[in-house]
Formats: sequence, C-alpha cells, structure tokens
Amino acid sequence: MTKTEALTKGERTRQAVLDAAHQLFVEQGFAATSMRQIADRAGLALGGIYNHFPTKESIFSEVIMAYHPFHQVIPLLKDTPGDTFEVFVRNAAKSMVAELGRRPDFIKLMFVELVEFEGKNMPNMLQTVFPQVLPLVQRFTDRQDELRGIPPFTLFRSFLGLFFSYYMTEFLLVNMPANLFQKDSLDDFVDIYLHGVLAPKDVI
Amino acid sequence: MTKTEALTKGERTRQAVLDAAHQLFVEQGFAATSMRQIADRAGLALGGIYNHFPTKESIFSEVIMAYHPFHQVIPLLKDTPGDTFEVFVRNAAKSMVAELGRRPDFIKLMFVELVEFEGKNMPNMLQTVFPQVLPLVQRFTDRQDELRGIPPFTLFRSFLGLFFSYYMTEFLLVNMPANLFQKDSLDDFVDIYLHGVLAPKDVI
DNA sequence: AGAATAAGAACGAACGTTCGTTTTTATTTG
DNA sequence: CAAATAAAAACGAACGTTCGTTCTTATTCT
Repeated sequence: MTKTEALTKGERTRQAVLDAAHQLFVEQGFAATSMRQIADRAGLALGGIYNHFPTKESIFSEVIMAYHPFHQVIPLLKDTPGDTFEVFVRNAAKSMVAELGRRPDFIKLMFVELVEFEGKNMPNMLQTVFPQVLPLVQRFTDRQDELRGIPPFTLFRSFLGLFFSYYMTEFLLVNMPANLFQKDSLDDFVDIYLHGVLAPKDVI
Repeated sequence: MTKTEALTKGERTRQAVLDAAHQLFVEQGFAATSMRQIADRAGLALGGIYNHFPTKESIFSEVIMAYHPFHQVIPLLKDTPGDTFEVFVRNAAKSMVAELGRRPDFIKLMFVELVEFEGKNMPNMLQTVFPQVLPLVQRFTDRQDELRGIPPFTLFRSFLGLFFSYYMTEFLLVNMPANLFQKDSLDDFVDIYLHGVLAPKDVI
C-alpha cells in the first residue's frame, strides 16, 4: 500500500472527530455541543482531541468548510450547449433540490454559523462560496435572447431563491398539522419561473 | 393612573428582562447567552430574574412568542376588493419585504429556534403561526380566474418563498466582496412572479 | 406591617483547555 | 529481521472559569 492512499491512524481519528463534531453541531448547534460529547462520539478521550485540533472553534471552522456541498451542487447546474433554456432550468432545479435533499445538514450548518458566528471573523461559508457560484450567472447572461430582459444576476438570484425556498418549505412544513401542500409541486415552481422569465413567444 | 394602563414596577422589570434576553438571543443564540448577561443588560441582579421567570428556557419561549411579527405581517397582505391581482401582489410583496426589513430579529430568532430547539418540545414559532397564515391561501383561491391554474397553495408558497428569499439575499449578500447585485430589483421579482402565475392574456 | 422584589453570595455541575504520563505507531539502527 | 529509538497519539485527572439555579438577607413598595 502506498503512502498516499492509506490513511494513517492519526488521520483516521482526526476524521472521526470531524464527523462526530459535524453531527453534533448539526443536532445542537455550536455552543450547546461540548468537547466531551465530541470525544465520546468519536470514540476518543477528551484530551486526545487536542492532539489534532487546537481549539473547539478550529473544529467548527474546519467542519463548515469540509461539509459545505456547493462544490457538488455547482457542477450539476452546467448548461449543455444544445439544450433550450427551459431544459436547462428544469434540470438545474431538479438537481439542486435533489442535492439539497441529500444533504440537509448543510442548511442546518449554515444556520448554526449565521446564528452563532455572525459578526465574528470566522471563515464564512457564504463568503467563501460566493466566488465559486458567481460564474453561474453566465448561464443566464448567455441565454438573454430567449428571456425578457431581466438583469442576469436577478435571474440567477430569483432562481436560487425560488428553488431553495421550495426545498426549505418542504423541509419545514412536512410535519405540519394541516397537510395541505401537495407533493411534486416542483414542476409548478419550474412552470412559474419559466413563465416568469421567458420571452412571451417562447412560452411553452 | 389606573391599574390597567400603568405598568407596575414588577411588570416593567419583567419586560426589561424579556427585552434584554431578546437582544442577546438574537446576537448570540440561546446557549451562548448567559443569565448573567441578561441580568446585566436588564439592569438587574442575577437572582432578581428568578422572581419573574423560573428558568432560562421559559424566558426564551416567552421571547419567541412575544416577538414573532407574523401578526403584523399578515394584516399587510390583505386583498382590497377593487384591486387587480397585479396590484395585490405588488403591494403584498412590498409590504412583506418592508416589514421583514423592519424586524430582522425575527429571522434570527427563527433560526435560533431551528438550530437549538429542533426536536425538543418547545413552543414552536412556525407551528403556532401556520394556522394564522393559512387563510392567506384564500387570496389566491379567490383570484384563480385571472391565473394559470396552478394550485392555490403552490401560488402562496412560491409567493412567500420568492419574496422571503429576496429579503434574505439582500440581508446576506449586502456585505459581499463583489457588489454585483443591483438594488431595487424587487420590481423585477414582482415582474417574474406575475408573469409566472398570471394567465397569458392578463400579462401586462 | 406585610407582601413583593432586589441583591449578591453560594452551590454543584459542567465548561474548554492543559498537564504529565502511558501506549501505540513509525523510523532508524545494528 | 530485530532491537532500539523517536514521534505521534491516547489517556484521564486536574485547572481555573463560567454555567444555571438556589438561598438568605436587605430593600422597596402598597
């Protein structure tokens, strides 16, 4: 076994600490999670953690950077040359919602960071991710001839907002007493967005 | 001064504790806020708090119930009989975003609750508020002849989602390094929503 | 006077971190 | 290939501090 592919013991426990911390931060938030809880769940003694991380905060900042899923979401929003804008939106929306559903922890972590570290100079998830996401605006700039002249960044922003909120409401309202909201209304959301931005003649 | 309109000393300090706790919970979250901080900001000694509240959690549950602004947002989304759907949406969107901007604490508090009390049986903001908000679906049911046959609850959900996300992105992205996103794009959001849901002939 | 409220010391539990030490792993030497 | 050595990692007790809560005593109201 070569050195590069095999994880050393230290690397494995370090990863176990990150995994345990990630779970606990998602479940309880940062302040409510103790180093002893992290140690217990990682199968490690309390003191052992400090061989790998200097502080509790350093664990958090590493967790939010390692677990944010944008680098997985972004490639899903690629535009295929032959496709119409409609197909692009339909695929992108579906991919985005599915990926968010696959990683509900991400949203929780974003909120934990927002609640407990706003104002403090921590490595910020959104600040870090924003430059990565920005090129996606180009997808909307490229297709402006099919659209109704709304500024590309607004198109991008409303796209993300609409489908992020689609996922969030599904996430939040699923346990509600009145179960009014219908499943599979993603198509309706896509429908609204497309009619909202496409030039009249191109409406399907 | 009559008994009903004048606040007794006890009632005033009780309110001061709630105010202080509210501020601190918004700034730091629940777990990171200490009873001593609350006492200090309320201008009260630590022990004095316990003459008014039995536990720290009881303060939180009272805060989130007292400060959630739905009862103020909801009346703003009233439908005026003579208005077109377009006018209704335009006013409702503007009122909602403005009211959220007037009370950014509300969102912070919602996240605090979501992060630190999910799963625990606390008085839940959304659970409590949902029944109050539900009648608003009627606004969309009433206007279905003007619209494109999308289920009313989906209309409602996408409306709230789109304009909530408009506010949130403004809230989050305002300090971003690249200042790409243009101000005053609420009209564009309204435009997208209206084109998204109105029947073709009615599109302005 | 008497009830309500404020004050702040006191409590034990829990916090994040450090410590000296032991145990495990990796590297060097013979 | 072992034995010796160095380095890394694990341990759990202990540190000083802070936590939420309780208690006792003083003060303020009506």
